Amino acid sequence: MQIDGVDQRIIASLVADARASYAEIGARVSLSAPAVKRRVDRLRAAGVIRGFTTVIDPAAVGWSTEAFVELFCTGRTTPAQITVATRRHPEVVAAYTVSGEADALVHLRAADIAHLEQALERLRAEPFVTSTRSMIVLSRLVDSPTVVPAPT
Amino acid sequence: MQIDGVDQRIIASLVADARASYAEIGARVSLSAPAVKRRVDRLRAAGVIRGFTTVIDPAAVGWSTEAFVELFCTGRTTPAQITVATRRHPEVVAAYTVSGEADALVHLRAADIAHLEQALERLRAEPFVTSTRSMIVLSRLVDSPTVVPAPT
DNA sequence: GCTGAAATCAAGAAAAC
DNA sequence: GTTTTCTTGATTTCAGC
Repeated sequence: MQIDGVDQRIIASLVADARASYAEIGARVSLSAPAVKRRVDRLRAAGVIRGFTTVIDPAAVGWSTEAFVELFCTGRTTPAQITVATRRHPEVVAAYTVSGEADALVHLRAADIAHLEQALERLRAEPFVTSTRSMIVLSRLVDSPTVVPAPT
Repeated sequence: MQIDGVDQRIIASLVADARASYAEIGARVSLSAPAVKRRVDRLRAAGVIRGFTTVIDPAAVGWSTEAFVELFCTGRTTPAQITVATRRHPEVVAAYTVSGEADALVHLRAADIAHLEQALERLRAEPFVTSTRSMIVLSRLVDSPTVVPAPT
């Protein structure tokens, strides 16, 4: 799909504030509110905009312990296997296949260390996991929403 | 701040769809629209709700190459130093101090491998960085928004 | 404290152009 | 793309639990 500079500026506005009104966004990009709505509808239909969500303070809802776990898997493990296995665990925030020593990197979030340990044990019990290496998050230094490069 | 089960269900609704109307959320949690708005305002003021954002398909916007980089730093490096250094680079999506071998973990997003390499070189040029270990993301398997535990 | 109801005002949706 | 119109939701005020 074709995205022009105006679309990128609309996206940047929505990333900064998903509840901004169409008129408000229109004022920023020099467009009328209906024109903005049509572009947003088009971007949603095309899958560029996947949805609108809310940024929560993880500590406030109780799950404040995070870790990144490198997974080392058996030779014949497929990404699909890792996907279905990790999706089963509610503590998995994100998972990626990666280059380097490890086969996958899993981002975990749990209530506390005990909960994290329990989630990790469940992960390690997956049949294709040969070993893991964990990095427990001590503090979050930077956390930006999706980067939207400036229109050129 | 005190968060009850109704607050958690409101938060869950807003994480699922930040543009849901107060009446719509109210129907889910059995509350009137003004009551929902008052709770949302309170949660925002308390910092539990940090903001509303939009989930973008990173590929559509052009920055589709990702990597996780472990930073190994000199002995006297403070988290604050890492914070200011990583914030300077627009490619840094997130950064954490971690336990384990590495001192910090940096999540990078760039347009392509060349761009990623360039960002990595800039990171490695920071005076406190002694070495790095990179994991380039091959594919994203799981990507969930902030977990909101179910009210008990 | 909290809530719901009603009135006012702004925003969204769908025409016409 | 804009402007107009109509409908819907947001927001304030006020009274009741």
